Amino acid sequence: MSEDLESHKIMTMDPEKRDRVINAAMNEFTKGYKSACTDTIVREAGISKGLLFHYFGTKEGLYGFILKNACEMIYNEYLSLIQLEQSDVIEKLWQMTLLKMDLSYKHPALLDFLAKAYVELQENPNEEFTEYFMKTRSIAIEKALADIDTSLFKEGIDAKKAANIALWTLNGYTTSQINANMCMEDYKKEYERYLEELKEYIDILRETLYK
Amino acid sequence: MSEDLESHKIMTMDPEKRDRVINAAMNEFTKGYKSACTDTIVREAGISKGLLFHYFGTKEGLYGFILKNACEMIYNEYLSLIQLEQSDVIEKLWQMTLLKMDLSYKHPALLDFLAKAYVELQENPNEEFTEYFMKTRSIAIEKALADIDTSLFKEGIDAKKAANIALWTLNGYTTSQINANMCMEDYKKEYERYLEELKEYIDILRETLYK
Amino acid sequence: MSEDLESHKIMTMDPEKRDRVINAAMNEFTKGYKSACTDTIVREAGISKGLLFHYFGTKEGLYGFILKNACEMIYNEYLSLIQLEQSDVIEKLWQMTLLKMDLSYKHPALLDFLAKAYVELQENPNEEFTEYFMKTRSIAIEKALADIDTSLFKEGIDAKKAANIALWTLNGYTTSQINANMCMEDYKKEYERYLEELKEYIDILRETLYK
Amino acid sequence: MSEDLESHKIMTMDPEKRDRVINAAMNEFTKGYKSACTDTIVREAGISKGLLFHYFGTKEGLYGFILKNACEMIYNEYLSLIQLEQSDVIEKLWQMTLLKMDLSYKHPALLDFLAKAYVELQENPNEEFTEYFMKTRSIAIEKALADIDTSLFKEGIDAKKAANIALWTLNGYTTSQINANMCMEDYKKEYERYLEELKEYIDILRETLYK
DNA sequence: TATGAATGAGAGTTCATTCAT
DNA sequence: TATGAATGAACTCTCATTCAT
Repeated sequence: MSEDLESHKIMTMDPEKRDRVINAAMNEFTKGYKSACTDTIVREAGISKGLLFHYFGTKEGLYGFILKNACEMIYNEYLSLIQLEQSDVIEKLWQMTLLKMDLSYKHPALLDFLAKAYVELQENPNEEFTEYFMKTRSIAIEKALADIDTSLFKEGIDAKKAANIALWTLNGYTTSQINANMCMEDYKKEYERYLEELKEYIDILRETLYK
Repeated sequence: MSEDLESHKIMTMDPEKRDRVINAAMNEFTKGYKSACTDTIVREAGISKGLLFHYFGTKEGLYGFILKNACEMIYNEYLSLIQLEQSDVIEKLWQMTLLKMDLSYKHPALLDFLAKAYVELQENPNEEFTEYFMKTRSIAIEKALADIDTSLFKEGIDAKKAANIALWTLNGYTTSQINANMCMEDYKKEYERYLEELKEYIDILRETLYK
Repeated sequence: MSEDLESHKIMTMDPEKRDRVINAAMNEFTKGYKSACTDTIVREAGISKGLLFHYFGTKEGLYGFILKNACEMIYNEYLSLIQLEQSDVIEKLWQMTLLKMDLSYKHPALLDFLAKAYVELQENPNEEFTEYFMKTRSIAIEKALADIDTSLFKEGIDAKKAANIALWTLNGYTTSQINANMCMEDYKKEYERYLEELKEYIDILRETLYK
Repeated sequence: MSEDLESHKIMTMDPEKRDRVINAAMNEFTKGYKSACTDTIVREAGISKGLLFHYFGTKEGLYGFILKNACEMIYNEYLSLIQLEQSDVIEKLWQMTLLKMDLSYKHPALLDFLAKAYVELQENPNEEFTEYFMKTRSIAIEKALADIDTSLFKEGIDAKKAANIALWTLNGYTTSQINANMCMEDYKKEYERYLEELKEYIDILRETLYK
């Protein structure tokens, strides 16, 4: 999954500088591809315009790299950490949510960038990027719903559907909270309350969907 | 809620042509404000560049009109049709989902446009537009969760949270389907299967959350 | 000097409306040819865009008509009133100044328009307009300096030069006053003081240049 | 009076190229702000459109710079050279006229540009530009009429008015000549005759106004 | 005559991309 | 590698002019 990136010209760049470029670019691309401005990126990264294009060729090339890199990050710092052997799907989703919150905290722009990229790739399909992106995305769902213990669910309930309900509920809650507290500071302060409420949803899901 | 629009210069335009402009613009703005190109809009609408700017003054003026118009449409063709008196919240959400599917069918770009507008207004606040937009948006949730019969839910379950689970489940399913079938043709063919599966989710929700 | 104008299409227009067009156009063209906007002219004149172009063909055609008409006005209401037989050149210049002030009062935009036209014709020569314009302009000077009684001047002073000094002094004073009081209201209030001071300059000129 | 200009982005441009831009722009703006076309400016200056806007941001920004620069030039190459201590006002005006002719020769568009700017700022006031402009303009008159030796004038003549007569006469002659010879080549050839005639006017003024 | 909606060439402005240094 | 001045195609917006009614 990573040859592409490892062999990229930019890997010869000073790592500290490279990180500045990647962060600046990911932040800026969170605005959307068209709205992102390469001037802002080089300013934030503290490099020259020429250097950016020396390494990435075009804006699209930069976007592709940032997208692949984001997929890579989400794989390394999220997907690979999911416990496949956990067969209690609600427990697994709970743990995935915690991992995601961690990820959000460490890389504030990452999930927003990927969400935006997802929407834009639907509108402006680019085969190469889309493929890369989708591969990563579908893994998350697959992992969540793989090898689940269907015997935990109440009789007569389709386990796959029940698992989806749990998935969408957790996503729904997370999304609704992000919308409500846009500021990072608030987010940190509210973290405790947030976790607690999330837990209450987990409890309801367990109570209603499980035996 | 509508004087603003009724008194807009464009209301003097031939209705059939006006619709072409509104549709072309809404479609194009679904790409996002920056990415949308007025050349494309006038080409799709079959009018000249000058005429577009004669009626809307600036690209932003056009965007504002399209946004208000979309809010108006969603109010007239969705929000105002929600049965407030329905106290069975799952039933109400089911009906809302049907109404939304209808809306999606009649105005394929409308919901996408508004979703994009929502994201962009958070990033690029414009007081006038935001206010207009939010007024409409919050009504939907309020209507869904207003005056619900909490006695229908199982003992010991927070009714508000349970209603949210139902809401997010229906949204989650809808979103997952839209993602899967991007093409309108497929959508129409799959409509029956889609409704049926949705009904199955409704049944699970009823079974698990209600007494 | 007037066949051109008398035979112009616009002469078939209702005179009251025609005057509105001419005034509106002259006012607007005082801004300069490029800055003048035909939309403003038709709005001020209370006619439609189509009608304006029906009568004048192009903006340039309108400009040409307005210019010729202004020349005509200045001839009829100023140049033709100059007393050729007055051989006391200072007296003649004094009377010309009075006539000019009258003209300014009756047609506030006329002199400004012609001054602007003069500058613009130098930059953007248009043979037809320039010829028309210059013919009128040079007449004023010629008339002022024609048949003057050189015996009135002190010995040893070139009469032509002395007359020029008088001419430029009166023009200089008038111009300096216009710059200082831009507003028409002030102009009217200050009229008395203005005339008196002008008279003082006349007295100095007489005292110093005449025997 | 000059920090504004010294710190302008354009000061980082190659001086030779900068001069081409300034000259091209001043020439073009002599037509008036609206009529001036940035395409012409970049063509004449031999630079690209993008570069012009990189340095000046907007057409108005360019105009402002050119205006301030012109004020600066007229200060450095004209106003600062006027001999304040010269109390013979006619002598002072004569020297000022010579300085002005020099200035006209070195920077043929400068005085025309400023004259046009003066008219346009009255019509379209822009506080920042106007202030800058007026500061420079009023200095010229003040300098001319400051500390003059009134004892030189004939008894019974208001010295201030007499000085104005001299000022307007010299301006009047200069203006009439500029009107007559629009072409630079002619101007050079006629320079001698021009100076001589001007001197004759000076002599008349001295003879008639002074004791 | 009279209208004003409609047109499109032209002007100002932005920004990804190049290239001499 | 690294720079940032320079480019020009693409985009938004304006306004003289036309034409169906």
